[in-house]
Amino acid sequence: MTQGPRKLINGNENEAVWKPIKERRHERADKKSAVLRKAARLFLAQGYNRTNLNDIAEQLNITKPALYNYFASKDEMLFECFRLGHEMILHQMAEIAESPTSGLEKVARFIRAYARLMTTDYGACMVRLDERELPARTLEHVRAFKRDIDHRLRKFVSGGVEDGSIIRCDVKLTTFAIAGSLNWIGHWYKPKGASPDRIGEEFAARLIAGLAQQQSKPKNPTQ
Amino acid sequence: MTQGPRKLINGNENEAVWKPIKERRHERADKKSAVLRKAARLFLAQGYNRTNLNDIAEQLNITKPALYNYFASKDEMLFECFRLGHEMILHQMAEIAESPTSGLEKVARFIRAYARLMTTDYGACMVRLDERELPARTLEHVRAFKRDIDHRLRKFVSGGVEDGSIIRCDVKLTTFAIAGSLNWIGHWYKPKGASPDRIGEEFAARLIAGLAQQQSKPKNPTQ
Amino acid sequence: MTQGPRKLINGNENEAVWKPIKERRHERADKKSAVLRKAARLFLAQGYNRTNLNDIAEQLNITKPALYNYFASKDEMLFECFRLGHEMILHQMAEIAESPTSGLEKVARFIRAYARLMTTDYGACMVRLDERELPARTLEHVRAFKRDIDHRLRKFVSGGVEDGSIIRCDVKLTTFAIAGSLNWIGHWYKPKGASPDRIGEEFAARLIAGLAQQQSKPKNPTQ
Amino acid sequence: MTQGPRKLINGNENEAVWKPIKERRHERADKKSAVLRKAARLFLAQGYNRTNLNDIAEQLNITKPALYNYFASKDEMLFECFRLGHEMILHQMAEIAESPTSGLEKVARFIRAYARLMTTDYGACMVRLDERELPARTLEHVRAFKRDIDHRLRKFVSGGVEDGSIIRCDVKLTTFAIAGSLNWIGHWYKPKGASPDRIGEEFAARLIAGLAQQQSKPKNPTQ
DNA sequence: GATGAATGAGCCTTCATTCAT
DNA sequence: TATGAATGAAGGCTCATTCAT
Repeated sequence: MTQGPRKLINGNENEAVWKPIKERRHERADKKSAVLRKAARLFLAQGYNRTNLNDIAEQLNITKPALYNYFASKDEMLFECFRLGHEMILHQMAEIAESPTSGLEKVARFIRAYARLMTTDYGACMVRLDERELPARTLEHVRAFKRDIDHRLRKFVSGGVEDGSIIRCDVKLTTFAIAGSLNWIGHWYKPKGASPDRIGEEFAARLIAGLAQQQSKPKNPTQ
Repeated sequence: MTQGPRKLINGNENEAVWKPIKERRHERADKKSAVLRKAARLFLAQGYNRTNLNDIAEQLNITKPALYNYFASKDEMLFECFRLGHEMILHQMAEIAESPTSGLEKVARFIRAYARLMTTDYGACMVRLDERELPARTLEHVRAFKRDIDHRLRKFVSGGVEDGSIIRCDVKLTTFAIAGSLNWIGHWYKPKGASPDRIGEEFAARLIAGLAQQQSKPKNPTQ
Repeated sequence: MTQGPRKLINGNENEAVWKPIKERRHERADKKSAVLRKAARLFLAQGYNRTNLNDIAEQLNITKPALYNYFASKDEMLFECFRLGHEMILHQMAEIAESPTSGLEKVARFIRAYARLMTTDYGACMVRLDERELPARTLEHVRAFKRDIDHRLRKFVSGGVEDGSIIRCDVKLTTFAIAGSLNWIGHWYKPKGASPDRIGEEFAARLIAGLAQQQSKPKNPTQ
Repeated sequence: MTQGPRKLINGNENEAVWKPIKERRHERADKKSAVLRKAARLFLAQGYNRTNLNDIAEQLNITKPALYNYFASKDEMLFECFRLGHEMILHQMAEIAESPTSGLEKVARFIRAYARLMTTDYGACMVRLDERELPARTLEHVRAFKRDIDHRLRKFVSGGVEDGSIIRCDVKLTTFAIAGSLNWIGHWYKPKGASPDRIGEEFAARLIAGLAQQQSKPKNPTQ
């Protein structure tokens, strides 16, 4: 609170003006991250509505209004969860898209990557939290995030159909089938069960089987 | 409400003394159903929390406290949504379980049936509403509902592994993969898109492909 | 609130850094007391049910939810009224119990003390508010408070019977007779009538007369 | 309401007009009494506020709106409880007032009579229910009832002081002391404890002792 | 940056009472 | 007379957010 005076007493003026500012920026970013992660975990554990700002603040050993130093509102925290989740997924999908492989292989890689993401906090937030809690403006952003992911996955699939690695199928429904399997991971995954990689492999095996062209289908299409 | 005409058509004036009582019972049951269906739809459309009793009452042209003639509390409505959803699913699964078919075929039938259910109000409620809104007592019931469904599906799968119609696989993960695909339908289904039956067929085709033993696998495993 | 002036008078500007914290604590305790006293008075004046939190808040120039900074619920306020009343009574009875006097004298002292307490807010709360408004948990506490007081008074009476200062009588009924007279004060007392001390003397005189052994009974035992 | 027609159709005109009317009047009065007694007991057992009309109706095997055939409102029931209580007390006091006895004896008789009344439903209602639940109009009536009783008792006491049977004392406080003891009975009396008569005797003995002039005071002043 | 205190808005629920039948 | 259904009014409580310090 009245740290100013104390700093004058204890501090070294040079450090007080320069270093701390950088440090503070780091500290500030770290704290913001800590707040968000705590929020994300509580949102997942209890639901967004049943998590109040006091819950979050208490677990961070600060008080409710202190949260407003880092986020302008509760729904901004929620939006950030979605944004980070989307960012992670997007990053993986972009990488896969650029790889010079068949559509089937892209889908397989996506499954493995996305399965792993579903076992992370922000990944799970993307599929378990309800964007309708957001105000109109940010709501639209999140919906765009989700459409974006969906479209990209559809592109993998339709690319596979075109390059012959994937059977002719209803791209939209197929995409939904894959996405549903994967999203569900966010609901049931628990650290003490099967490992994220294990889950990714198994899901890739199961889901790819229904897509691969017979002739090109190895016994285990994910190897 | 518009019973008058119907009474004139069907009714016998002599029965007038008795019938009203029966009719009232029907009316009451009908009204309760109407309340619940409206509640379910609003819960799905806006989320449970963002739906207040006024919303429900207004759309029914009654006032908020009138709802308490039919349900003791808001969360009782929510529980009933889950209960009806579970009831429908259970009914289908029981029928499938009794059929003298291979495990693979049971899974295929389940996929078609469950896909259809996901396109109904109470079916979607089962997977889209959050049971954690419920008080402890009924929360446990709903969790038991969900475990029950999960166990039954696992039995279909493990039965198929045992009878040789399904490849050796991680039963738990496989069940999750199937359930996830299907549950997701409740989130994206819209009446103007693909028909429930169409969805069921496509999903059966895709999901079964990864399970069927090669030799026994026809081109379209669900025929 | 009007601490400003007082601070100017009493305070030392140097202490300003520390004192506010202490002062705030005091303020907080003071405010809590003020809330409770206002609540107690309204409960007495209008009855617990007919007093709503708005009534209390308005008279304190705050808003209804601000009350929740000090009490977790309306019934917690009620319980505190009972608790403080009990505390005051208990304190007096404990002191009397320790005094090296006859049972009769203890009863006489109790009458005077209790009569005075009945003319205070929390004292009157003990006998005029209905503990059945409380939830099960705290209800039992209050009933224990009341049983406690009753038992202690019975002990004074039975002690007097044993030490010969009080005639043989039905201890239970006698205790009820005394307690009833005294409790009733809480219902009729008004500041502009007889003074608390006056009431205590008169009641002691009247009530003791029926208890004292003849030989030891002065004409007016309270003079 | 629109029974007229049906009566014309089904009824026998003679019976319908004469006998049933008397019978119905009796029935009606009986039912009204039953309603009131049930209400009184619930008011005492749970408090007026916590007793809702459903509670009363249920215990009578009728429905809530049926109560409105007998009483215009809930507070009319409450008022009737007070009125009956007052009536009973008044009746006894009037009888005592007319008896050619000393003031002391009148007080003694009053104590015995009132103690008994406190063990009855409507007697207890007089002292345990809160007249402030009533609307302004009837509230004033009940307050008048209570003042009336108070005045009459004061008259007994002051009469006794004048006729020399009672010591000089503060008539008002003395009356309060007696009334308080007696009213309290309504709060603690239970059928399985001391009998009403027993209580009356004991209370008369205790309370009279402090009033009787020494010379005229027999060992047991109430004989 | 951080805090204690306060607020406004909103929501579920209760209940006496009314009304058509 | 009696009932099922509905209503208006009110009350306790929660919580994100603001503000002075």
